[in-house]
Amino acid sequence: MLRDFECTQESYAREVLREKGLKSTVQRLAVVHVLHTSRKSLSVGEIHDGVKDMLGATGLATIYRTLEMFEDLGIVKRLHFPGGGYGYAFCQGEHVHHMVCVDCRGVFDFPECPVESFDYASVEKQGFRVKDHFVQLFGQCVKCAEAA
Amino acid sequence: MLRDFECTQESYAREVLREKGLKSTVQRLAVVHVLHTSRKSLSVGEIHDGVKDMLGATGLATIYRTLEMFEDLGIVKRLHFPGGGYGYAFCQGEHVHHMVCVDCRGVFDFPECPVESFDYASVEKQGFRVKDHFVQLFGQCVKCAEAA
DNA sequence: CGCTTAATTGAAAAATATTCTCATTTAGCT
DNA sequence: AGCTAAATGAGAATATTTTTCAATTAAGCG
Repeated sequence: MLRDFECTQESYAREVLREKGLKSTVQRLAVVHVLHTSRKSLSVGEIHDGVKDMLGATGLATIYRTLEMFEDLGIVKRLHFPGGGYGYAFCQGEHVHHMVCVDCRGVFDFPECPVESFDYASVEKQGFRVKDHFVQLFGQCVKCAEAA
Repeated sequence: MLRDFECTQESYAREVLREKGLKSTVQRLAVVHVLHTSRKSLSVGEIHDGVKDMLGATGLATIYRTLEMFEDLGIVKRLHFPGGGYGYAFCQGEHVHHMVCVDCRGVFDFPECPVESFDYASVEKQGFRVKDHFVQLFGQCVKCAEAA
């Protein structure tokens, strides 16, 4: 049951929490740690398991609460999979997109925004005002490509 | 209880189903009709309600089964909302992206693909092979902008 | 440090959502 | 009209998510 896990990502989360006047609880930092070290998109259950490995018994509700809050804070991003279902990935900074390996669910940052430079003229002509976007790329990572 | 609802979209669905050797049941066509006429993203429950209005008692499981199948067939697309939750939208053709009005959940087609022309070189250099993408725009439609 | 207080957690119940099962029905052929 | 595999309905079984509230804890302060 690991308890000493402070690193850049945890400090980052601490900082964001403090700015908002929220508490940096062990549970919250453990969620960051689990997500960050896995470098994969994890389901709520997997995150719960990971946190339990670190801290022992932990309420599932806390995990749900933490993830919802982290998503609002931009610490975490909810990703969706082709066959349905979703997972969370650690995410430092608001505007990062992700590539997800469909085999291992590994998550890779994609800092350039493919949509940013796009000209919405044709759409906005219809009166629709674009305010935000969600972009997620699917594919295969090196390891899984080699394994196949 | 409306039963006579054949139009372009239903014919399209019929065609896709027939090609795959699947049956065009009243329930399936009703799902198409409900989704298409609403022009909004609807939850499973809303679709179920809509179908019940047309056909009377209908099993919820059928709605789930139909939506899953329709998504595979590209007749329908599952869209996700910022606060969590999702809905389905009618979708003629495989590669169409959508804009969703965050106020009314209205869905608007976005035929040009903002990602299509993007150069993945920087990513693929890392060995990740991009195979597909999910793009969804959020914003406000004319009606909701005027109402605000 | 030890106190204080508001925020957070845990545990279990409640509420929702989704999937499964299997007897009955129906669409799509002849 | 009759045949047959596919599809449906109804409800049970699961799974997932949210709520509740008493107990715990982080953070600021002296």
